[in-house]
Amino acid sequence: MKAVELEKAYNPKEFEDRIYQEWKEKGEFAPRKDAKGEHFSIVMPPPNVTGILHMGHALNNSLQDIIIRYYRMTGRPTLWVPGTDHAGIATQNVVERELKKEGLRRQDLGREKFLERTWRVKEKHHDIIKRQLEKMGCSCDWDHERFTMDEGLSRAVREAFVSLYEKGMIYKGKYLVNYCPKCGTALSDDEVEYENTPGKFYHVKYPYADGSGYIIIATTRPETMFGDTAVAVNPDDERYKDVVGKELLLPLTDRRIPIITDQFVDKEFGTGMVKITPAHDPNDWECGKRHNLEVINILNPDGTLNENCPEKYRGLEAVEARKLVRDDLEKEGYLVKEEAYNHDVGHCYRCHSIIEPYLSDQWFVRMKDMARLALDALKKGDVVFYPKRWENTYVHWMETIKDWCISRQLWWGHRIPVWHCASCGKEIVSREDVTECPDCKSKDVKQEDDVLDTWFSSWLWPFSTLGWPDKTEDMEKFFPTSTLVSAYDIIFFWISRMVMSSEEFLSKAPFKDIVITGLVRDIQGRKMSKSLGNGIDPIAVIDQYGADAMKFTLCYMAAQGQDVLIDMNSFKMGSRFANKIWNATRYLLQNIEGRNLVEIKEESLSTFDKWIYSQFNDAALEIGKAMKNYRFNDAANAVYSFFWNDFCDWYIEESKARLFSGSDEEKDLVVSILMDILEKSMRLMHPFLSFVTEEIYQKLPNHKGDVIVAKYPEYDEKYSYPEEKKKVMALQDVVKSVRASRSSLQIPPEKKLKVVVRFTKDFAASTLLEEEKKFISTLVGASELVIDKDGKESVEGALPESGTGYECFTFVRDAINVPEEIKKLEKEISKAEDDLRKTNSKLSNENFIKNAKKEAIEKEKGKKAEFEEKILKSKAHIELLKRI
RNA sequence: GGAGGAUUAGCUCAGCGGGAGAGCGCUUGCCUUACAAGCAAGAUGUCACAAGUUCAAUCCUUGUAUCCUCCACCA
Repeated sequence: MKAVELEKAYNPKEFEDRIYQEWKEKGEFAPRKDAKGEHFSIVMPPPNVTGILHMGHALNNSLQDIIIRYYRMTGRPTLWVPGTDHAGIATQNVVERELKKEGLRRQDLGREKFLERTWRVKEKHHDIIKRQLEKMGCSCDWDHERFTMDEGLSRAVREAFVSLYEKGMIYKGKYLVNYCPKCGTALSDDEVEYENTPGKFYHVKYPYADGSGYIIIATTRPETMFGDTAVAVNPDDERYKDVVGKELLLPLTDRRIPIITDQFVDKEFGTGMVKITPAHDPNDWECGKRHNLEVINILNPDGTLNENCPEKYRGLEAVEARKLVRDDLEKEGYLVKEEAYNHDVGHCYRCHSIIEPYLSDQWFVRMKDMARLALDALKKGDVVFYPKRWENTYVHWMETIKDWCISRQLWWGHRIPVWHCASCGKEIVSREDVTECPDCKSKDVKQEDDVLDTWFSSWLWPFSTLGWPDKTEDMEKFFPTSTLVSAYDIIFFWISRMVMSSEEFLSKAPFKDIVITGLVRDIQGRKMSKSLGNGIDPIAVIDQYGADAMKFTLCYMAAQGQDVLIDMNSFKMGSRFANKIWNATRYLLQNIEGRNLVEIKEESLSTFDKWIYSQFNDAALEIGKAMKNYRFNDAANAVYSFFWNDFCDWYIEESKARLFSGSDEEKDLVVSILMDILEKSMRLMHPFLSFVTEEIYQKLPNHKGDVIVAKYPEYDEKYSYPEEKKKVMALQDVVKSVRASRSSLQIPPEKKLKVVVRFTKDFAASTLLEEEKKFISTLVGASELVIDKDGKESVEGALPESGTGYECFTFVRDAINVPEEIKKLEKEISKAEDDLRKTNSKLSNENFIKNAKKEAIEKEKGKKAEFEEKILKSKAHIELLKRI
């Protein structure tokens, strides 16, 4: 074979983009035709087309990529569906912000022009997102890419809407909804974020209409008083028993309102008297319905006070109006007092403005029945959360579910498929566009202006992307999907609703395993956000360290749904590992010059050969288990320690002796084994470090095809060599302890010492090659290394060390610092005596002997013997030292 | 008010009923026929606190403290 030259430095930029293009061109991401077994499919949580991907996306997609690559390599039919979400409010906001800079409003453009422009913005962002996913190395099938507003998905949305409507599960009505004046639209309850905000608690006099005095109410929002239609007290409140039914004169107006009773009033809170504003407070709204109160809306859609308020306040925003009302109340002597008061105020999750409860016509979906289906799916085990604790969150949400407000007063989105006939007033709900009234045949039909909540398309994602409502081949082959990977912040918005829709429309759970990842935070544990400026751009990470480094690092840190705290330096970890892989390969490929690959027969394997195969086998087993349980950090750990600690630090080092001084035959065998392990390692590591393993794989003399579709290594009993494993572990301990002794005794490396090793009986049978002995000998700096099989070698005057499976003796007499060594030994003795005391107390404990597992007792006895021996030996050693 | 999580080396975090771990950082020595982005050795821990269960607790139970997240309520 010819040597293969690798670039001196690991430089991912050289090959990452190129390899991605090659994979794409070869169609490696598409489901394989020769795949066998149960399908494995994932739908990518669609990123919003508003922005660029952040670290959270990087984590999420890295894990999905690892999973899908792993299953692809196991030979199962796999599909990873990518796509993007139109993100109604967010995207519309982006475009409106742009317009604002040009001094325009969306109304100036008109619906059609505005949408054209939004599509262009969508295209732009979509392209950026796609490029980012490609840079990360995501092996999703781009031929299956979908967008929540593309034709097929729009059809799915209509199908879902109409079908729910026909079942009576969609209704329209005037309701008090969360309304964002800035975005100009209603929001669902889940889209409101409550924040503790400093405010004032105003105590205000409301005089009796008959002039006989006044009562005092307490409020944080005096400006809403123009919408008051009653004042309520608790029916059991003795203080106000006599005033119930009396009329009050609403200050600053000439309206009269009654005093009523309602259970919801808390006697202890404030003055025990509450102003009731049905149009602007959810509790008051309910109360108003109970008492048939008049509902007075005092706000315009833009959040300013409307014509139902006295003229001087009209057109003011709530916060400004509040100040003015407060001043006026004070001027007129109604304001009793005001106190500082912090309370939770709802904010828009998109633009962060204060949410107003607002009375308007909206569409709703009845959720109770679907929630029951979704709960059953969990109970039956059709969906399983990893980690399990998120099931509580899911259950709680399902059990306390409220109807879902699905209409949004936006232009960007799926327009509600409902038409109204101007002639006969018929409401037409249709899967197809309507141009004529089916009843009166009038052409004067008009579609609803509002669009649907973005999540109304996202909740269909696992099947709409596969072609539903049609019975497609993809649905047949890949539905239900296997695993969903998502962060915990959208369990309500998205995950729960997908289970509901899938159960409702397909009577099946949309996926089996739900993997909940943590959030990516900065090193201080803060959420990454634009305003803090603490975000890390995945592309910047890739530029600096490479996509493999990013993916591996995230995987290594993604433990059990815990939040991931990182900064730019964190990625050095993955980068160093990729570099290590590169350099190990570079070295190995330099040394295949003139060698031949030969058949590797079991009988010709040495102790270290068997050991490395065994370690590889263990790693494959460990990774398989970890992947099955979505324990990504465990998998990454297994990969890392196998390749670096076992293969590089021990096996390659050991092989050098054989590689540089053996016979041609021996050299061929060693190279063959090295290449075999290297080739297998690339397959083992490919899901975690995809680019560097592919780049290397292509250069290996024994590679077949592309590693991306190569067979994933599996645990194989035949490669399990427990004896050799124990033996090499013992040797490693010998090396460590001799080195440690040398170090603590300050014996310089160039000072060669004789070392005698005795294995305990278990390993006496298997022999070490001369080269293996030579290797160990070099590591410990031995002038002579004696493997003392029958214990006949004299160890008189040597420093004894012992550990599991071995004893070793180092002849250190010449180079030793006696007093210090004695001190050290005395310390060891006292520690061993402590340990022995503990062990003895256990062994003399009747209960322990009675109840403990046999192995535990045996182990304890072993420990006792070990400690006793240690003490004896150390004492003997001290004696020895004293004689020197 | 309800639920959940966290508390382990200087930092970021794994582990989890029977002898305290990784990465980074730190100290020391090494350019050992790939890798100084490396190799080797080393130091640092009442595993938050208290009680209980157990033959045995960092791990299980209960309580306490501190921090975080979510949900609900808030005139």
